[in-house]
Amino acid sequence: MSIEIAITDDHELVLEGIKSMLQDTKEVEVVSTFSNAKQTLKGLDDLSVEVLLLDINLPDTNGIDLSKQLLKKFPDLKIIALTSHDDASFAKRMLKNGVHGYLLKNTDKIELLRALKTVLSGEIYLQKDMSDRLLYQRSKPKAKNGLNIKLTRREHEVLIAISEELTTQQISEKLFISPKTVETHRSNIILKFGAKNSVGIIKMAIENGLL
Amino acid sequence: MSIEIAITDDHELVLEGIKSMLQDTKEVEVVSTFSNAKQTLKGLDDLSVEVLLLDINLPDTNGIDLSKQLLKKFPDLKIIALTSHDDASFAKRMLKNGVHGYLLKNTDKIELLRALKTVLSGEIYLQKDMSDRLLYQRSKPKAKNGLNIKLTRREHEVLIAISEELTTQQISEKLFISPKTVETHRSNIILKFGAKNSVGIIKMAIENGLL
DNA sequence: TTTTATTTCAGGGTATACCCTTAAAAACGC
DNA sequence: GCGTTTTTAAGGGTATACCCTGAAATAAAA
Repeated sequence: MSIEIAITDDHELVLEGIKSMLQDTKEVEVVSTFSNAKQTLKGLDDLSVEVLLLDINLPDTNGIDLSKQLLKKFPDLKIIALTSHDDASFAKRMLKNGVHGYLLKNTDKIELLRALKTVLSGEIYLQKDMSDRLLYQRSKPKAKNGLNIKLTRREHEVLIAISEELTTQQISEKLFISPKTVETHRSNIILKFGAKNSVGIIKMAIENGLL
Repeated sequence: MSIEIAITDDHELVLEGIKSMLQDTKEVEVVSTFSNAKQTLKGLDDLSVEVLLLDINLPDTNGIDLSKQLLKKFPDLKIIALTSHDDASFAKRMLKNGVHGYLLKNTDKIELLRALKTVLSGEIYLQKDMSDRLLYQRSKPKAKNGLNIKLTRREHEVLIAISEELTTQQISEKLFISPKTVETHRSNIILKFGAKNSVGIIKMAIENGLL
């Protein structure tokens, strides 16, 4: 009896790559592949998939929302997030949302199998260096000044609003706070990111998968 | 005698996917794979590779610069750009820089083989819908107001400078023009992109591979 | 050569972003 | 309960971004 898994990725090559990695392994069987969020939500209904390898950067949604929906619909499903960017803080957010594993796309066969077995046993799987970084509580020195970049909940909301091209005034109305408070948050984000202005923090946010 | 190709991609899965697609084809042989720009430049020296499948989003450089360098060093090499984003204007820039083909990562085996044969015959290969869009001279309606997003040389320079978090004053000094001129350019970029401010144009620029 | 697009720059604005400091609630962690 | 972090917000600025109009000098394309 082999493990039945499915893969969601919008790149045919990645699907092909994983299938290729697993084809001569009897322990795992890829029963279905999807290329977007909608397909995945619908397609898993008729299958008895145990693990889903889920690409985070899908065209029609973001990984966090989709994994939330999936876990609500299929509580027993194990999800391993597949991604390109090895950002500890992003991984953390995914794990907080119930995802069972976080795997970089430059993984190899051995690691892939280990990840599958780990999540099936009910444990959380993290790549070696990623778990280290989570433990040491320090993400890669991405900020220019080497400072920790850990945004608070409110700062993150302001960041999102800035990325929506809203003005200070509009953000204050959206979040029901004073414009002065918005300015404080923005200044703090700029400080944390080592940026010079809003353009800088948007670049950082996109690079680090925060948007 | 089969076609000897190499692949550069920082994702093991993609490498594996392409190799898998080509393994039962005698016409093509993958003689080497690389995961970054430096490796590629060095590694191709000792090989007689005819075609390189090159990922555009490498960690240590951008695709345009690398393909320029490669073509300078290996004038007979055929390069097929591999990418995730199907942007006509970006493809156009790549082709202008001497790249021989532009292939999305959600390609399949048949198309991959066709692309390889096409570039080897000295022709340019473009995916079906991409060539259509280039012909019709209209890129996907990505700007919010549906306008064409084609920046002039100078506008592009200003855009880069804005993305470097420079102020109007600093940009004017960098480009040896009046601050007023910089403002004009920025306004025009905002207009063309349908953005509301600099944050908006940076987002657009990143999404469209202009940065 | 004549049209068309690009680059340049100005006056004269208003709105917005950003800086520095200070500080009081509120929520969180232990 | 007590230290810590977060969230809130103020005063009082200066610098910068962005808007509108108009226009001349180049450069490129037809």
